[in-house]
Amino acid sequence: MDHIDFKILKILQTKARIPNVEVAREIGMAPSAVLERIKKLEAQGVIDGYEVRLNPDQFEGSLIAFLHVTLTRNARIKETAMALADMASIQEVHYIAGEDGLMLKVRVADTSALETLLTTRINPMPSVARTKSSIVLSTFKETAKIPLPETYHTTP
Amino acid sequence: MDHIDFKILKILQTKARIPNVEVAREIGMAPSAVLERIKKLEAQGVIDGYEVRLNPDQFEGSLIAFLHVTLTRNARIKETAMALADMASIQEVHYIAGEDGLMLKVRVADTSALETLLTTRINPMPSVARTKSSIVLSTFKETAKIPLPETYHTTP
DNA sequence: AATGAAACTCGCGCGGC
DNA sequence: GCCGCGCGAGTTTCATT
Repeated sequence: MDHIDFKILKILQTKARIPNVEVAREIGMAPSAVLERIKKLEAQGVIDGYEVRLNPDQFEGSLIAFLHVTLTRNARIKETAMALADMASIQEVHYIAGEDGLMLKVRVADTSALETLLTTRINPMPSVARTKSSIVLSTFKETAKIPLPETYHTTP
Repeated sequence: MDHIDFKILKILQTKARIPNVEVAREIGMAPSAVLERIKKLEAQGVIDGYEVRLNPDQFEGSLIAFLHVTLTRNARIKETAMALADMASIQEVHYIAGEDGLMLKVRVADTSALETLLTTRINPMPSVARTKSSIVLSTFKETAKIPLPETYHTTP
């Protein structure tokens, strides 16, 4: 992976659906060479897939909340985390250092949908001791972009 | 926006870079009709763009942390949030209800990079009273997918 | 709004450098 | 590893219903 690969990834990170030839034009290479690199990045698992970015406030998912889930002393962490991961309105499940807890990011229609999620699905779980909700009033930035370095020095 | 649009969005949400004809095949319509709908969704702002999903542990961004930033009594919230949003390693900036605080999601190389970010950039800000870091040990789920309803009833 | 056909553009494999 | 060429496949426009 060299600095040309990073150029390609930077382009794809903002507009992933543009044709291959346009990527090639932007970095000044032949389309076939660019295609070769992209295929390689996909095979290596550097590129995990392509997603459409939807505008959240056009859907029933305008309320974001972060939930701090405290687990019981003898909780089965992995099972609990995976059960939570199966729920569509839970976008993120992270295990947090030092607090025996999970951090969840959820996206629901409104506070009543959040209440339903908490009381009927999360709180009843045996491994869940308690939850603390932080409700988002406004979002200033929300991206999954991974910052890529300007220059990349090859490590052989 | 009808149920056909939702079908299209569901397909694009998992694999955005597939050819148009394949989308058309999957929902049983002519390619030109699908294209027309996609263009319309883009124009309406329902589709915000297309992104590549990169594998984080192949980059210098394998450490995720959630930072709870407590603001000072007379803080300029918007200015502070926007200044934080400008930093590449900060992926999310949310204003949280009830605690005069911001919730940040950051993605950095390691704990020392996090330390640098905190001590040189975040903590010195005049509106920042204190920060509390929650470091992620493992991630079970991390997606930006917005759950779409199976059936959609047109609201005229 | 969906369709089918036509014109155009791109994806992608191959041979050569 | 990059380029150029070529054919099959996909994209896009447009007249038609």
